[in-house]
This record gives sequence, C-alpha cells and structure tokens, in this order.
Amino acid sequence: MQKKDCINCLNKSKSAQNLSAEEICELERNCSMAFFKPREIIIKENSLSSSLAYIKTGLVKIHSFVLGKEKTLRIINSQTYICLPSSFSDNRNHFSATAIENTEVCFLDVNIFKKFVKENGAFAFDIIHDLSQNQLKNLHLQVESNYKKSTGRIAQILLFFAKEIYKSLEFSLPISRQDIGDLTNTTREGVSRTLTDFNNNKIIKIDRKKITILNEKFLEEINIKG
Amino acid sequence: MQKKDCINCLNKSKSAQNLSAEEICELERNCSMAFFKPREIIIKENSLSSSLAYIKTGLVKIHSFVLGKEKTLRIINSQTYICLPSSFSDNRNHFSATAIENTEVCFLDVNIFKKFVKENGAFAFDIIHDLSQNQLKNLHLQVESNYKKSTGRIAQILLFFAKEIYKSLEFSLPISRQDIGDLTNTTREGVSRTLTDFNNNKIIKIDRKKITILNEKFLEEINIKG
DNA sequence: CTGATCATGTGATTTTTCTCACATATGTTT
DNA sequence: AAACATATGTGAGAAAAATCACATGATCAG
Repeated sequence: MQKKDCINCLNKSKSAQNLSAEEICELERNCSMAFFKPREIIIKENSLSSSLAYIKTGLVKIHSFVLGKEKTLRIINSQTYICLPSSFSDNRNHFSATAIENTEVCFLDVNIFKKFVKENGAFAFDIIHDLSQNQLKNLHLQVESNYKKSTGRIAQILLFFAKEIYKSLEFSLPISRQDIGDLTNTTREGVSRTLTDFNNNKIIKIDRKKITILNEKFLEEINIKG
Repeated sequence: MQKKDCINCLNKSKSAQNLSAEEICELERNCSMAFFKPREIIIKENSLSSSLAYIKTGLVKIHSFVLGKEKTLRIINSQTYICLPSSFSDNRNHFSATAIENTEVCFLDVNIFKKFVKENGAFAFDIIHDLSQNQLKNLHLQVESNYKKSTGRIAQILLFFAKEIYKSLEFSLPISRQDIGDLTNTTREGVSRTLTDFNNNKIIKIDRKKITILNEKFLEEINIKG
C-alpha cells in the first residue's frame, strides 16, 4: 500500500478543508487508496457500500445495467465523492463505477464520515452544498434533454469533455461510441453517424480516438438548440 | 394569517423531529404559511430563494420552461421540502413549483434552517439522507427511462398516482394530458393516444379526469418492460 | 344561454431513431 | 504473421414519435 499523507494531499475534497488536523488524521487511519486502470470496476452496483469512494485523480463513469441494457449516467471528474447518496441511504451501492482513465481512489470509512457530519457542522454544510449542486446539475440535464435531439446530446458530450474535463478543444476520447450512446440515450450506430456528420461538416475533426473541435460556436449552437 | 402551532403540527417533516422544542419555536417565529389553489404558482424559477418552502399538505409539480418548452420534472407529495437544493447552492430558485391540488405551504427562513444544519448534527444528517434518497430516485428514473418507450413511461405515471399519491386504483387525475406529456417527454397527442389505447384494452377505464386501473398487473408489466 | 377559451381525441404525414446486416478497421494473443 | 476479439462505419428498412390539421367536448364569464 502507498504511503498516506492526507493532511498534505493536494487532491483533498473541498469539504475536507473544514476538517481539523485531528479529524483528517482519524480519517487517514481509516482509509485506503487504490489504483485503477481503464475499464477496471471500482464499485459494482448492488454491492454493500462499506466504504465511501473519493476520486483523487482520474476519470470515472457511473453506470447501471438494467433489463439487458447498459446506461451510463455520468462521467465523474477527479476530486469528487462517488456513491455518496448510496452511502447515506441504504448502504447499498445503487450504481456501478468504472475507471475510464488511470484513477486513484481513496476508500474512506463511511462511519467516520458520518460521524464528522454529525459533529462538524461546517463539514455537513459542505456535503449538503455538494449534494445540492449535483442534484441541480442532474435536473438541468433532464430539462435540457427534453427538447434536444440526439445530435444535440452528442454535441453536449463533446463540449463537456473539451470544457469540463480536458480544458482543450483537442482531446482523446476516453470512451467508445457505445459508451457515448449509453450516455446520450442513443445507439452506437447513431453516435457514429452523428460524429461522421460533424466531421463532414467541419465542425469537428476525428482521427481515431482524437477529437478536435473546429467550430466550437456551431457545436455550442447544436448543443443548445437541439 | 393562520395561527401557527409548529410543535404540535402533525405534518412536520421527518428531519424536524430532530429539532428541540426551542429550535422549533425559533423556526416558528420565522416562518409563514400560505394556501395555494390548483394552478397557483408557489415558486417561480429564477426568483431569489429567500425562504425555503415545505409542502405541509397538497400536491405540487416542479417544472421549468426552457427555449419555449415546458418540462415537468416531478410531482411532489406533501411533507416534503421543495427547492432545498436551490437554497443550498446559489440562493436562486432553479425551478418553478405550482400547486396541482389545494396546497398548504410553510415558508421557512433559509438562514435559520442553515444555522440548524451547522449546529444540529442529527438534523444535518437527516437532510443529507433526504437529499441522497432524492438523488437516487432521480437517477433510477433516468436509468429506467432509457429502455422505456413512451407507453411505459405513461404507465409509470399512472401507477405513481395510484400507489404513491392516492393509494387507490381509482383516482382523479390532477393534471392535464399536456402535463403528462411534459412529465414523460412526450406530446399531448401521444399521451391521449396511449390512454385511449389503455382504455380500449381494458387496462384502465377513463371517465373524464377519473381513472380506474382495471389491470394493475398488466400496467405494471408495461411499466417495467417498456 | 352563449360565445369564448381551453382541453382532448383522432387521422394523415413527416421526422427521427432503432434495428439488422454486413464491411472494415483496430488491437491482442499466440 | 495469423487468428481472434472488439470497435467502428454505413446502408436499407422498420418502428416510434413528432407534427400538423381539424373536430369535438368541457368550462366559465357575462
């Protein structure tokens, strides 16, 4: 196991900044860290959530397999707790989490975490803030996907990777067309067609996994208008 | 204004049970209650959320109007806080709330509420629990709507009203076909067709607004399988 | 009672998306 | 390099859903 140094960790969560040195040490004594390569499963849906997972570095997808269909709910960036709602409801992981890039995960003791919520108001407040933001983001996505056609939803994913994950108009897609389909409620074929269409119209340039956004403004328009 | 008696209120939230008599009195001094008739707007999206709304009795829909399209996100039953995430993020109401039945709403002071979160760990814990459950419910709905066709989503709404709201196989629909469309990502026409189809197949009986579920098992099957 | 307004039902047509089928990569293992 | 699995592109047809058009029904103010 890797040597831990939580106090000086540069990838601490924002809410952990409300913890005292003492509390962080307590957390450190009750946590473990693990590395995951792309495609490795971090959390399996329906397993017991004995510990809380925090993405220190890397990229993860949250997904669920129901009635023979895979659905990807979200791509989660580093410095985020995953399955927080699962830990605070019935201690069962409701969704799976799989690494899509090299990922470092801290597994924290749920009970210590819960203790901090009860004893440290500022910490609890931050967790609530975090959950609230998440909820709002989800609901806004739901509203948007109401008026968007598949083209718009795919444009959105491309912009999401460019702006929120890689902060660059050129990036290497960490997921397959099938994954994009699972994420946007479409099929592998539909994604393929839309992407080549974008490519033909010089909105993006595709070279294998490498995507370059050539006309961000237009892609933005497709994202918003449908 | 109606006389308040929060301590003896039978419609208190579960989390409020963690508040001391003193705290409840403090809340009482800083809250107001209002009645809303069907179609009256309780909260308007993009307004400032100066207070937190709690549905004491009644039924409410949460909705949003974006780019000329109305989307209903959820039907909210009584004894629920609405716009809790909005209050804990940027103090802006992200969504509208409109009564769909006679509804009593308590407007609580956000700052007092936030103070309790910071000072009363059990209360904070319950709020987190509540937010978590909500989030999970939302995500499950998203997974489900992935493999469901419009027929399945409409069946789901009917079962929702029967089981979660009215606890009866016979009930009066509190919302229009258009509303059901906004809720299920379909059109007014589509809902109409599906409902008459259900009616013709003796799965439900329609008499104006009155719905009777005749074949719950089959409706359940449509709900699950799509 | 009587327009007027809003909600609903229904057919016909168009648009969008899914499904199936198969070709062509690309990557991995032996 | 050959053999295999896996990922991707593309066409054609089927299915689902949206849109348009219009008729009918319900509700409500005056």
